[in-house]
Amino acid sequence: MTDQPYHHGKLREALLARATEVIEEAGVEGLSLRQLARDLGVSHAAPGKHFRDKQALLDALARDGFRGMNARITAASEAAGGHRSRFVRIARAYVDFAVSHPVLLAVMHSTKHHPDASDELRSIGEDGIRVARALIAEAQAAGELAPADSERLALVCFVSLHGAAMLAAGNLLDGTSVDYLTLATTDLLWAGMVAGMPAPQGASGVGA
Amino acid sequence: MTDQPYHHGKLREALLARATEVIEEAGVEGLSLRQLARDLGVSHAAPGKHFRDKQALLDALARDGFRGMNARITAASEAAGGHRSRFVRIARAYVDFAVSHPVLLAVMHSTKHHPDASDELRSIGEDGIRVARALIAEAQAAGELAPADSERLALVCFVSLHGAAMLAAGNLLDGTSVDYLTLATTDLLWAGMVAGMPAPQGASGVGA
DNA sequence: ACTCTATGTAGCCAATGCCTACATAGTAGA
DNA sequence: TCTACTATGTAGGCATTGGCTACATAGAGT
Repeated sequence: MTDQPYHHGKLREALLARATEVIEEAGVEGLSLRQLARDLGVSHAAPGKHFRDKQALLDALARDGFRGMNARITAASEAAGGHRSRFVRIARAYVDFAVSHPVLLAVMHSTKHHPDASDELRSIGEDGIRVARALIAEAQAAGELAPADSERLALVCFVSLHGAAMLAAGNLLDGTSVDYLTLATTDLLWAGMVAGMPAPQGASGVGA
Repeated sequence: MTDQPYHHGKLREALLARATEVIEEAGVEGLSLRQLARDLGVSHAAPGKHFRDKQALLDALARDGFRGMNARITAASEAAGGHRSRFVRIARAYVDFAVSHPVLLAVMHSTKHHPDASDELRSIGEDGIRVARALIAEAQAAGELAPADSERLALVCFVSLHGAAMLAAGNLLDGTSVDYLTLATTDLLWAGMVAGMPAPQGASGVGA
């Protein structure tokens, strides 16, 4: 090993990279700024020059996470294929990301609702729902789905897939494969959107 | 108040009660065993007599949380009314609980997938899906829903409502009311179950 | 060359979780 | 009643952590 130069040079990137590894191995609780510094062979206060405090590092981690995730989702939505198969692909992209980076996803969402989360962070986090809305509106225009409020439907789809992603990430599905779950979810959602929302059960004024 | 007797008498309960308050106010990160002890006027090591370590306290918190939540869900499922309105009530019970105790819910799910989570804990956590499955099977038998794998449908409903609960709890829905979200979700799910699942990928000539 | 700023170092502090030794209270048995 | 025994609480210690300040070094701009 050559002597470490006084200046690391890419400490910030290195911190984020190593932190990404650590949280997936040991959880957020297992992340220590000092241990991070030791891992990278710098002093315990060095990280403080790049991140005001631990939360700042988590925020940066979350931002990178959202960017990566949104990139995957967008790519999935732009793939060739019918509306429905693209819908399924978007769902898979989301759920797969959740399964691959469960702790990161948790960090992403916990920092997203943190009081001083930047507006950018919030905005990035909503890209997913925008993609879903666009796809649904397109399928409706093509007559493939029953006409309805696409914003509302996108919200529900996003929420449902988020739930699937969270549970899959948390390994809370004993014996249920992730793909089975994803398909079951997209099937039911799509069926609902195809059928539209008939006022059921005789005049239950349920709709708000 | 009278002098504290040497033995607190109900320290365990008091710890859990106070911890429940603290986590909702300051998050899990803000929970400290020593501060907890100070709040209750006991020595800093006293909590250790009731909870092996911090995680043990969180586990106990999670168990109580699941019991309370399942009690509410079960109560909702046993209320009078048609299948669909009971379905909505179950959803509301779940989402309302999530909104009322967002941090507790996060603790519940994080400890649930923890390696040494007790089997009891895992089992309790699955009560919700059981309730949903029973209701769906009942509605199918009554001819109200299209025949299908009720286990699979219950899984999807659970997953979707879980997502709704998580996002509502995380306050990630700018300007969207929790009730709107809950109804939008149950509407779409119910519509899908009424319509049944058309053949995947392609046979889209249904409804619309 | 000289200064200014960015980056990294070294040391300090209070707080935390967990550990061990000890103190006290309530209980059960002789 | 006296005496263990166990449950519960206390006191103190230890390594670790996050965050702070003062200082050292490097590199860029003048």
